[in-house]
Amino acid sequence: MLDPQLLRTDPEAVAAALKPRGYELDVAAWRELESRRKELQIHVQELQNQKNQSAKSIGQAKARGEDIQPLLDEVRHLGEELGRSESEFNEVQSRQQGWLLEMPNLALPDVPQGNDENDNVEIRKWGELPQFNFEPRDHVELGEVTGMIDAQAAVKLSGTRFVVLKSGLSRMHRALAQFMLDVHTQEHGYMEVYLPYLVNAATMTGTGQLPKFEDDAFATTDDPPLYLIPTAEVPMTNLVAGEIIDADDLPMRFTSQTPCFRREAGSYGKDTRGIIRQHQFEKVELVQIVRPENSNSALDDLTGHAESILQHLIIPYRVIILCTGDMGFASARTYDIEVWLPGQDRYREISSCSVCTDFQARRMKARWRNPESGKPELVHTLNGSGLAVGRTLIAVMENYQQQDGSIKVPKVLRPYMNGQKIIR
RNA sequence: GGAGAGGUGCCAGAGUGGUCGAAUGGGCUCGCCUGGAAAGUGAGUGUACGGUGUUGAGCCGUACCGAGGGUUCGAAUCCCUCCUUCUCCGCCA
Repeated sequence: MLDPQLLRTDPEAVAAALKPRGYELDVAAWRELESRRKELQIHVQELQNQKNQSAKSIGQAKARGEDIQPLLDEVRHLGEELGRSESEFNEVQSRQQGWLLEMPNLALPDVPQGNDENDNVEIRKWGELPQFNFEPRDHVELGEVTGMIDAQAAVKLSGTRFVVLKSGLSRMHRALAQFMLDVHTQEHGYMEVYLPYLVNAATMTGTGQLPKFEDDAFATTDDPPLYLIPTAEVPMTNLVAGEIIDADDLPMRFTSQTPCFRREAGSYGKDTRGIIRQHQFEKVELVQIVRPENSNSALDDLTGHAESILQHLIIPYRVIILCTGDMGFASARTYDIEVWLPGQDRYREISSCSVCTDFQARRMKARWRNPESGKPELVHTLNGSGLAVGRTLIAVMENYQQQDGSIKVPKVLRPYMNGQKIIR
């Protein structure tokens, strides 16, 4: 959520900043709603004050044993008027709140302006592209050749955009997640957490999935419903919702492996081949809660932590910065890590690392006590995939494939696979 | 799922309709005392929002005692619904 104060004092500036993000703010309408709110709030508070005053004098009169009937007559009309004004005020306020909840975060100044992914800018590249003396297969073919990806079974069980992995591939999938968690906890100072996969609406609202993106999430039929997490970012960031954190406890670094559930509404026909885009996938997520002044460097750190996984695995990748039009709702700056897939002869997204400034913190009421002011102030939150396990598995398959379709096991994974060197 | 008991400020814990933002104790902050410290002692110590303002000192007001609704001139206190914690029973990994 944006700072309502800022929207109050300078809506034009907010509108201008929101425009490159593809959000048109109707400044005139906002202004009108805002002045209505102000008017009503003053009125309501004035009536409440009158109510309190007269209630007090009635109490005093009664204590003195006086006749309170005349006083009662005096305030009779107050309740009615107050009720009317209050409900009008609440209505205006909730409209304003609803509006605020659907406005995206402001991009930081250094984010490139643009409309879509074509305007993203490459920052750096790492690794050497693998050379094959045969035509490399993509992961779908490799899965078929080895029989370790069973798409048919998944369709039978659930439908499209699900997968069944078998044998060595399933094991490598597990090994990858374990390996990532170990790196982040042992080398980068993250605390591993185990999290709920079903969360309530408040939690989904805190990180920005609700109310605007309700259609993207799976929900239970309970009343009220619970939502299947689309990423561990949701429960993990909300760990600090409503908290006032000790300055000494910052920064906080959390990591967790969870399944992620996404309806992928609006991506019909996109990535239908293979297991790039699934309704369910595993991800190791990184979350940081930091002091505002540290959030920029924290994003560089966090992105580096995610990159280190691919460096350990020795798989080439590049880092790009997303332009204003391609960024996620809550993000103020996003770096995507794209991994090299020889079977597709291109880079594909494997991680997305974002700093959300105080956008999520304001929604969640996540604060820290700033020793300088002595007051609670909003924290900054960051999140990033470290990494998407399914896509990392694809990257290993395609980069480590051999002519017969078998796949070499990267050295760092072997300890997690009982020393196994090849899966086939 | 059934029965019972709770949810109050940083913590503990009073408060069963009126002057309660809330006693008391602890903690914390600042000061006194001390050579220094302990003990003792004095004062202070929530959040959000609105108004005003010499604009981030202050002053005035509103809301908040798990959440939401209701009764009342007036609710932390009464009623209803929900959430949640604990104990016992059932069930279960």
